[in-house]
Amino acid sequence: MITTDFLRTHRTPVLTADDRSILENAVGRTLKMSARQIIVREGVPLKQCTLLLDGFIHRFKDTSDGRRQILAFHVPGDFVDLHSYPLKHLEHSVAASTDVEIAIFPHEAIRDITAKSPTLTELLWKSTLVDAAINREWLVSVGARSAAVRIAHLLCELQLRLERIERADAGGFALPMTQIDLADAVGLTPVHTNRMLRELRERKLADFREQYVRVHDREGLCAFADFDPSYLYLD
Amino acid sequence: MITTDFLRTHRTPVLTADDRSILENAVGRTLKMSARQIIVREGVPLKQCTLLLDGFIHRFKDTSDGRRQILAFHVPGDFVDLHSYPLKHLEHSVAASTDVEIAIFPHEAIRDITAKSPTLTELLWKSTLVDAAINREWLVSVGARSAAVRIAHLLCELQLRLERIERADAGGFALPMTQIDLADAVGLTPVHTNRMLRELRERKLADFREQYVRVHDREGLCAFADFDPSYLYLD
DNA sequence: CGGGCAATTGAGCATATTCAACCACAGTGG
DNA sequence: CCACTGTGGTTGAATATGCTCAATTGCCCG
Repeated sequence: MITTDFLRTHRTPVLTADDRSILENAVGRTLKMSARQIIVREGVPLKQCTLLLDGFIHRFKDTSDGRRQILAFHVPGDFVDLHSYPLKHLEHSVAASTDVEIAIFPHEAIRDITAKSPTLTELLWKSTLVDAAINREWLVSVGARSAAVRIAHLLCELQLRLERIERADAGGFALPMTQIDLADAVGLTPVHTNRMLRELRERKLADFREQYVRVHDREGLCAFADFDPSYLYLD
Repeated sequence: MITTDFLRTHRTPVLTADDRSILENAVGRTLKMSARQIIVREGVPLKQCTLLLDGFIHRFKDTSDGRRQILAFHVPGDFVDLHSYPLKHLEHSVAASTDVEIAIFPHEAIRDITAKSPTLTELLWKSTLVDAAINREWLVSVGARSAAVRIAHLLCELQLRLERIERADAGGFALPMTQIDLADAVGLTPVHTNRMLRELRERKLADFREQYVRVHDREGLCAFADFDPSYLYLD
């Protein structure tokens, strides 16, 4: 099923068979895109939403002086631009981090869902709000946590989000991005990000090498990161 | 009308008289609270939402090492915790910055709205997403803009948001908070915030004194702040 | 009058940035 | 086949930005 990972990620409310099929039937088509392609461009009117099926996607915004802030990393099961349904266009861009497979949900299909099923409507709404909660947690990280802690926190988050969809095990997970991407996400320079990764390695907490995060001491990492997963609303 | 400022803030979609009255009738009761009172405590199950009618409210989260990150400032017309309807509880707290007047919308009343009016449902959903867009813009500020620019950006945002509800004029606006609050919002220490405010004053852009922001050179301030208001979705 | 809070300033320090160099590796073209 | 090029990772040294600590002022309020 197209929506399997989405339902793994959001375990509540539990859906009836009816609702599950309404959701599944809202899928327009699926397609593949290659790494670094822009999926949604800032400001462009949208008529569809995108569910990520496989690969990684990130959302970002550039400032006038040439810096880039990554706003979100998306894993399979995430709607990457569901907020375009009420908002009609986005104030940031969305791009494929890796080669990806995505499913398209036309806005009309979403409108249909809202007409047919209050439960599904609430679930979709909720998913956009969990996304916002992650935005806020990143704001806390960048605004109030030190460089090393910030990075550790992000690794904890990704580990948990990937576990839900069975893309991680206790030992670690594939993270197909560069230190530059990581740096743009946590608001640091690539050079400093590199040094902080070394610190995490030297503390024997985690190790990011060859697109793979090896978590050596999960409890220690979470403690070091000041990590409290309640913002992910796993329930 | 209770919802006047909310409708001023969100000009689209334009509502029918029917929808306007459905929304207005969803109000349970209004009440006053005094400055610094906690309105919503992190993690507590919620059965109602809060619309701010008068005064200022902020949302915040504390880290384990005692730092506080302010996540949002709310002005009259903002729902401060509408996201509690789909999420059931919040991962952060909400507090009155000043003496405030608020209106309570029971979750049942919101559910009623979603049953009766798709247009209103979408409007409410949209309002939670504009809130999220502001979170993201703050993330860009804290992650990618320098201290002085960050503060200037926040002032530009507040000016615009307050103008929509006729709480600001071209010369400036009342901002009833301390430099400490400002510092916690932009991820700086109060000391450094103070110095950056001095810089804005010396550049003859804006001046924050006695709970009032005087904007001396609005165009210059916006330019200095790298301010693009599209994230507010004013339309 | 005294106590507490906010604003302000100075001095020294810590954290993160910038600039620069170097290595490894993959892809490209001669 | 091998030089050439571009990208990402790594490290060092100098610099800048923002933090900490400390002290002073003004003001409101009990």
